[in-house]
Amino acid sequence: MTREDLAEILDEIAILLELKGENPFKIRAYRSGGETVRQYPGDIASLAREGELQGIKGLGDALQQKLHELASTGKLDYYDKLKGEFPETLFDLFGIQGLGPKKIKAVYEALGVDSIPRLKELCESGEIAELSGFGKKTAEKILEAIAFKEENADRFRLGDVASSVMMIIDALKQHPDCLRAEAAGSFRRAKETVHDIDFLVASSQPEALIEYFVDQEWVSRIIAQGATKASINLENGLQCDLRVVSNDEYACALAYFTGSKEHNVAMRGRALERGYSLNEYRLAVKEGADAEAPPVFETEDELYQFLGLDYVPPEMRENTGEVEAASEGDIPELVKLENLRGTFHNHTTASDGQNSLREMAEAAIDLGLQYLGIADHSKSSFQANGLNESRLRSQISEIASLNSEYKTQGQNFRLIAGNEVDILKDGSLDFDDELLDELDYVVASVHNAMTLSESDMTDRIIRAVQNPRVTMLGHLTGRLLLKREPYAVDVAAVIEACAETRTIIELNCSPWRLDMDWRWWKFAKEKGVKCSINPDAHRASSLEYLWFGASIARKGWLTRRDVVNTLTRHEIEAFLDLDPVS
DNA sequence: GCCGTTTTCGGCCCGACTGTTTTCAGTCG
Repeated sequence: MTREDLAEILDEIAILLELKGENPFKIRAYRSGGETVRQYPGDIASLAREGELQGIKGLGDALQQKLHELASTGKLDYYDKLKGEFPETLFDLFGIQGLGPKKIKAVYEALGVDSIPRLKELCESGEIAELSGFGKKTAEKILEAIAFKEENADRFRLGDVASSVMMIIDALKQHPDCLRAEAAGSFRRAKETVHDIDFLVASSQPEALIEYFVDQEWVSRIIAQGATKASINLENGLQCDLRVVSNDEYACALAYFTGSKEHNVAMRGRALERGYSLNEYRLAVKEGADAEAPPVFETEDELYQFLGLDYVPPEMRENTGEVEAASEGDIPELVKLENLRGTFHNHTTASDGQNSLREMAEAAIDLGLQYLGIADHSKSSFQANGLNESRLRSQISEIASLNSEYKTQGQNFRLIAGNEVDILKDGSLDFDDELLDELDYVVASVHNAMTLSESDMTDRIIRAVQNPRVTMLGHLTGRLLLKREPYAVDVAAVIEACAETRTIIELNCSPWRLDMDWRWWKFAKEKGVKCSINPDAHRASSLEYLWFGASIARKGWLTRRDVVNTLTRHEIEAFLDLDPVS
């Protein structure tokens, strides 16, 4: 039993107790118990096995005993009994927006609904609408949510697949016959969601690689297996395709399998104009064409050069003008992860984060950052334990004293005191101007009343950014990838308003959001709007989301000049007009 | 179920929104 296994079982117990309609505080105890297990700084699995969990805050007698039973025997009687009370497929219903434990319990008990297909049937037949507490509108909303889920059923968030991709690449590279290996496809292009992962390997022994690939322990199903390609599913259903080519074919194959399809069409057109045909293996002289024989390309770069193009970074290959730009030498020097010197919009235990101010600062220092902006929630975000005026003021002074400490130690690091201030329904802000003036910077975000009409929502956000104290606009559309659609808002109008008021727009790089969408950044850049790449970290480890942020910024054609958190600490101090640390 | 403790049980995170109701329950953030 690993730490994560233990935590997941506590989480599942919480869900089961919700279904049973148990005391909400008991449910919360299991949930926070799961979180405690995840966060514990030490080998908690061993401690549980040895029965040495005393004194850990959040784990009382009952949870200690259960964790001990789990870790030492691999089973938990209490959990097995609870689980036996409900069919397995019932849990799928929790993935439907608008359905919570009470409604799920109601449809299960009254109508025996235990799966999404059955629920859909009864919504369509009208039976759901007749249940007490339900109605026509509810049934319609459930059907909409099911349709949304079905449309996205076989898609995965970039952040959900990244660690599997790294693991598989590492495994492929370990094979003695593997010369080169990379993930291609939409993952390499950094699409916010992906359908499957395409792996490419260069080898003279394709069958050995294929055999090795399908034989790994993380393979749950072999979909297809041939001499040079294979498809498998991981346990979470993610499909992974492997293609093995010769080393000479690798560059063209990598370009081909990276796509996008539309980019490839443009590339083939470019080749044809010059008398060549381009396929997944090579560039060849077109029949009857009078062109010099192309060399073997060692890298993609050489292929692009041969066709008279600058190298196009994979993230840009969406056929949105990159081939033209490459032919005119106008490919921008895209921002890189290592250009980021700091970041804004991070939470601490003061609101709903999992790590203290000091822990967040230390994690940022470990990543080599020179500054970290703190932006806990404001008072209207009750659910997130948002700070009121006095708690915010005491956080500001806590930040000042930590900064003095770093200065004394000679650290090139500074915490920057901000807040993620709620944009209220009418576009006013959750704190008055006097308090906002005491902050180093302000992130303004929408967290409630997300069902306003497009024009009301647009007016609301524009009114907020018109307050000169607002430094940047947080997660512009509020979308949660594969879970919730963006709210209705005129993005172009908001961008124009930000350009006028010189408000930065956040690229929220939590893998759930990746908001503002990469498709808008080129427009924002043209308007002169700056980007801030922010992880919206609720725990220290989430600062690593910056990796996704840099990828999405690149996808939006952004350079380091477009991104404010590429500024050094001294530059950002000047930019935000910060007082020196005393 | 956890915590703090006036060592035995009361408090624990609140409000908006929606759709169902006819005064409120459920979900979400």
